[in-house]
Amino acid sequence: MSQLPQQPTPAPVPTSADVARLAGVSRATVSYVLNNNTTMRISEATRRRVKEAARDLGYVPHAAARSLRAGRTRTVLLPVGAVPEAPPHQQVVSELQAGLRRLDYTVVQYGSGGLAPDEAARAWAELRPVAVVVPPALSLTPYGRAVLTRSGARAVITLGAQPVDGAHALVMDQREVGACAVRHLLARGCRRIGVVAPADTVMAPSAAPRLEGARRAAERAGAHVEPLPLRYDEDDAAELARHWRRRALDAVFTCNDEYAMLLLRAFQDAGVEVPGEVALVGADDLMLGRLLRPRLTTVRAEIAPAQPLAELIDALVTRPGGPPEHHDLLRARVVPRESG
Amino acid sequence: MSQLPQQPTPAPVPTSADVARLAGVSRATVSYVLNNNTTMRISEATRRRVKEAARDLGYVPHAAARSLRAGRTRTVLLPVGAVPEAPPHQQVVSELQAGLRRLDYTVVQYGSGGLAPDEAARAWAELRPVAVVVPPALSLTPYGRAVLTRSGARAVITLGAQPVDGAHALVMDQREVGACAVRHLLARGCRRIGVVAPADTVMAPSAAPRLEGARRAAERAGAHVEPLPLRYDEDDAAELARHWRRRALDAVFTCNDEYAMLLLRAFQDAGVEVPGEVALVGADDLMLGRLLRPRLTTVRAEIAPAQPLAELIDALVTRPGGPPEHHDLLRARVVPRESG
DNA sequence: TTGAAAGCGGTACCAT
DNA sequence: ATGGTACCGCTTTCAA
Repeated sequence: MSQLPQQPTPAPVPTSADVARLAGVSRATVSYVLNNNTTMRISEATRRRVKEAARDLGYVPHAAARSLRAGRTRTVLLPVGAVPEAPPHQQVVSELQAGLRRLDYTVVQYGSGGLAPDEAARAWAELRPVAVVVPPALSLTPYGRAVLTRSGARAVITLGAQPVDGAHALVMDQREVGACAVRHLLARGCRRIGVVAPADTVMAPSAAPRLEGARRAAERAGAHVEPLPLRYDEDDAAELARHWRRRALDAVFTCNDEYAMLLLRAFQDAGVEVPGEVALVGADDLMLGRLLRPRLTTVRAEIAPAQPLAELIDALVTRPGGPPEHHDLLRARVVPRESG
Repeated sequence: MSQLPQQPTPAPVPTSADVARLAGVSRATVSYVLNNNTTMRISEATRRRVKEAARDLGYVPHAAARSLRAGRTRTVLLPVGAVPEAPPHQQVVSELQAGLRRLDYTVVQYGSGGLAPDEAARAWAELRPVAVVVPPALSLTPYGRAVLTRSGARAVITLGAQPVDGAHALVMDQREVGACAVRHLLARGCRRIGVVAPADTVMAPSAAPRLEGARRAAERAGAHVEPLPLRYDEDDAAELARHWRRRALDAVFTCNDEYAMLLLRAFQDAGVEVPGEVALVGADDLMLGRLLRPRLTTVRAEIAPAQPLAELIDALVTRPGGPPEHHDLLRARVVPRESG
């Protein structure tokens, strides 16, 4: 079609007025037709003319103008931080997106890396979202919550481990994963448990709470938990394995199966026997755990389906009010195999 | 603060008019002050009063109103499909986001799963983005490109393997990964090469082009490529390994290191020797490849840094025109280890 | 059945 | 130095 190189003055963007002019009707009529507004009766002939004109011009309505006029949006904002979230969260986002789309919301992920929490909240509020879902890696202050509410957000939801004053919380508490692993190891008689906490940025968001959960579960039973910082790096793992015996630990929980594999390999190279000398438990139930020898015992975090979450958001939007609710989206379960 | 349960009539969202009233000035003055507009000279006292009023009211400007007035946005739209993109793309997105933020663009990821390509393009156009970056998994038709351009998008960029008529293309051609693997295997004397192409949805986006690239490279050399469909599943891998010898292949390229691990384990359980009987090459250079025995030879896809991409977008936005450019973002390189 | 016009919130021109 | 006001594109009464 338009083979011409772009003009220095680009063709103006067609508006509903242009459509009206081309179809020989008023802007009001254009609006009625294109929105299938049934309260007004428009003749079939006019309908056709308007639609044709819109198509010919390549007319697309201006979302900002529309929502400005309407006084509200159907935008659900999902801020995203600089580093990607843990996989279970990704899955929630993906399902949530689909569920909200079905309910006719517009889901927008908004890059907010590098902003201070309150700045970020203001930036989100500028978009006048009807709901905001804050991921675990980003923080929302009570002030931020207030700004969003005052700017018209009918649902403010956090997905982190700890709820924010006044916001609804859908807790994905990764601490339960660590706690679950430790309880399993305690049941098997382990008393001195190392927890591999990656220093890595990518893994950090889920690792820190998992370590925390492990620690608390151990404390409650009077057992010992020792944090083992480890880079995702063969040399670092070999180093850890080399001086293993002097730590006198009888079990390790790695916050992730991939770290478990790394450590398992290092143990094997160093002659430390798994599970004989040390029990090993990973997390996330990745396929690779099944392929290792010994097969890897792991903790699987199961996420509640996100469709109800989408419906909760919709309910909050249509009927706001009621006290903040807290739900737990995550349930942890041990998948026992051979390593521990 | 507002401990009261939400009123049936929620407090109205404060506007610049409210700020003006509270500060005892006009809306114009409010605008000047809050935008640090230097062309107008505003007394320091007034400035302070306005800022204070804005803070007290929790005023946040309305992005839609602003861009409506301005006639343009600084929104760069990154549509996202239903299934997540391959990791290298994720990285590009993440860097791109940071780069564009530095250039003062607003990056918005817009969930577009389940829409037909042309519908999707219209939905994108409604947001009047100044630039659109279409990921590999989504398709853009020439019509879609035209709609976006007509609605004011100054840069339309595709990241897929094949360029779209009239759009700028930043090619991330995964075919090169497959071709690279095959060339390596050919150089080592292999002539009958199996290519594991996951039936899985998650891996499919990058796997299909990788298979395609492998095929073409083999054809050129008169070698044979045999696609090996494989689910990410131990039983399926065992099945493949059990009847391995009758296929008489001397090499396998798996479109991903994880599949390579799966297959390697199956080979070992079935007594097929790697690399003695069959050479094995993976892709993506995951850490686990280094941990396998034999260590996994792999193809690493290196992505050009995204900062220049952000700058390209900025250049296209500020000075549109010029013919569509094509850049290649991906370079593949073999990391030779022990498996093939 | 259709059209004229007000107004959503913010910006920028032109007065004062 | 500040205020009045037109206008961006769209929807929605109200009148014809």
